[in-house]
Order: sequence, then structure tokens, then C-alpha cells
Amino acid sequence: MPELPEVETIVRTLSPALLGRNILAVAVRWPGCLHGISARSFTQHLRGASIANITRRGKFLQFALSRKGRSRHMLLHLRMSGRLELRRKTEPEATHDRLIFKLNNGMCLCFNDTRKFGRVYLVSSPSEVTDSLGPEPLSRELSEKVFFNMIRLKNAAIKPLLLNQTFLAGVGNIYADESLWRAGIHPLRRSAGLSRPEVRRLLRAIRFTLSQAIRFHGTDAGDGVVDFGRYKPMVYGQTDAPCPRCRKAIRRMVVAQRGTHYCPYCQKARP
DNA sequence: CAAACTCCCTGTTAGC
DNA sequence: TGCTAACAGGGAGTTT
Repeated sequence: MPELPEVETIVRTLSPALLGRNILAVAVRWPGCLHGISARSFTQHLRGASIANITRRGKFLQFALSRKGRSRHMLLHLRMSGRLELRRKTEPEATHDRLIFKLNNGMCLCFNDTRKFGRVYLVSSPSEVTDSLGPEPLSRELSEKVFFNMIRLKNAAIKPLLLNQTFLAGVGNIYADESLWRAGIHPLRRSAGLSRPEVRRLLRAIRFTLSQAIRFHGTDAGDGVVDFGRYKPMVYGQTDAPCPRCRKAIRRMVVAQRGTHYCPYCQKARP
């Protein structure tokens, strides 16, 4: 499940291969992935466009496209099982290919998405899609002070708050658990009840975890659905394994309908 | 305002 | 062995 580090990895991997490339044609295999645009219109707008830039905002991939002097932006959200693959034009289509972009270098960019949760947007400005997102966790603008004020303004359980993309962009289930463990904060702690030092630790933990994961090219879920890098989670998916810090058994519980992993010793429910 | 549901999907897995 | 039901999960939308 691609979160910020995985999407960042995709951007960095694809950029050298795609920048400046021309899109010769687009095949829409499953129109349901297109948000607010018909397959016909989508195809027409993209044919002949060149890829000017590839960036990330939260968990969104942003393709800046240029065609006839006009710029448009294609945004992709991979959700659970979405992936982008570069294949030779001669290779056969894969089972769950939803979109296929034929490029002018003998390659195809394929949007493959087993569970059909992924969405693709075509807009004049990326902000039309990303406007509601919270700040980037790794950005300079998100100072400790700003983060503290954001957190104290809410009174919600801290883990669901971290997962809320309008609060903070890019953190998903894996890195929320990892960051809370690193900061020594229980997933159910109330945000308004966190002390200044705790919030400081939390922001540092989030940044450390995301940076580390980017360095390792993300986490491989191991389910064969989306394979990424070799970041090894400390607690996520480690139920019953010893906590790397104190050796007590990692526990799993459900918080906001999400599997949540934590150390009962390092992350106390009450401060 | 916060939290709990529901839905969208399909591959995997537990249970019979 | 072969079937079915439960489950996972990001996010939007709805209800409590």
C-alpha cells in the first residue's frame, strides 16, 4: 500500500525514464479509474502530450503534461494496490492493467491496479485535487510549533489524526504505527493531551521514519500485490514479535477500523 | 466536532 | 479437495 515513501520512490524511479517523453496513445482498460472525465476525453487530451515534470504531493503522483503549449496535470492516487510499471511495447498486457500509455521510446507506462481503488485525475491545476490536503510532513513550513498548534487544536485519538490526509499529507497505516512507536506514544492518546515534548518527539519520529523509508525505497508489504524496497517495520505487522526497544511482545488492536501495532510497554495509554 | 459505519474491490486465507 | 465467508485497507460519504 503505497504511502509517502513509496510514492516518492516511484517519482524518483520514473523521472529519469519519463521526463521529456511523448505520449503517443492511451488505452483505457477500465474507465472506472478515471475521476470526472470520460475515457474518450481523457485519451484525446493526453495524446501527443509530453511529460514535463513528475512530482509528489501527499500520496498523489503528479504528472505535469504539456501539449500544444498548454499545460495540464494528471494526478494518480494508487490507494491499496495501484502500481506503475514500465514495460516494452512488445510485452503482453498484465492482468490488472487499467491504463496504458504508449510512449515514443518503445516503452509503455502501465497503471495496474488489482483492487480498482486507485483514481486518476486530469486537471488544469493540481490544487483542484490536492487543495484539501494537510501539510507535507517533510516540509520546512511544518515547524514543531505549527505542528503543536495543529495537534492541540484537535481533540482526537492521535493515530486516526495522523491518518487523516486533510490534517497531514502522506502518512498511512504503516508509518503511523512506526512513528508512534518511535515517539513512544500510544495510538489512542488524545491529541489535545499531548505535551510539547511529546509532540516534538512525534514530529521528529515521523520525519525520521519517512526519511529512512525513502532511503530504503519504501516497505515491501510482502503480499506480492505491490513490491517496494527493504524498509523493515519495527512494529507494523510484527504482532507477537519482540519490541526492538524493550523485547516485550508487540500487540495488535483495531483503531478506526485499521489494524494497529504497538508496544504495550513503550507506548503507554496514559502519560 | 469526533467517531463509527458503509461502500468500493479482489486476492488470500481461515473454516468447514 | 473444494467451497464459502471473512478479511485487509485508503478514502469518500453518511450516520450517530
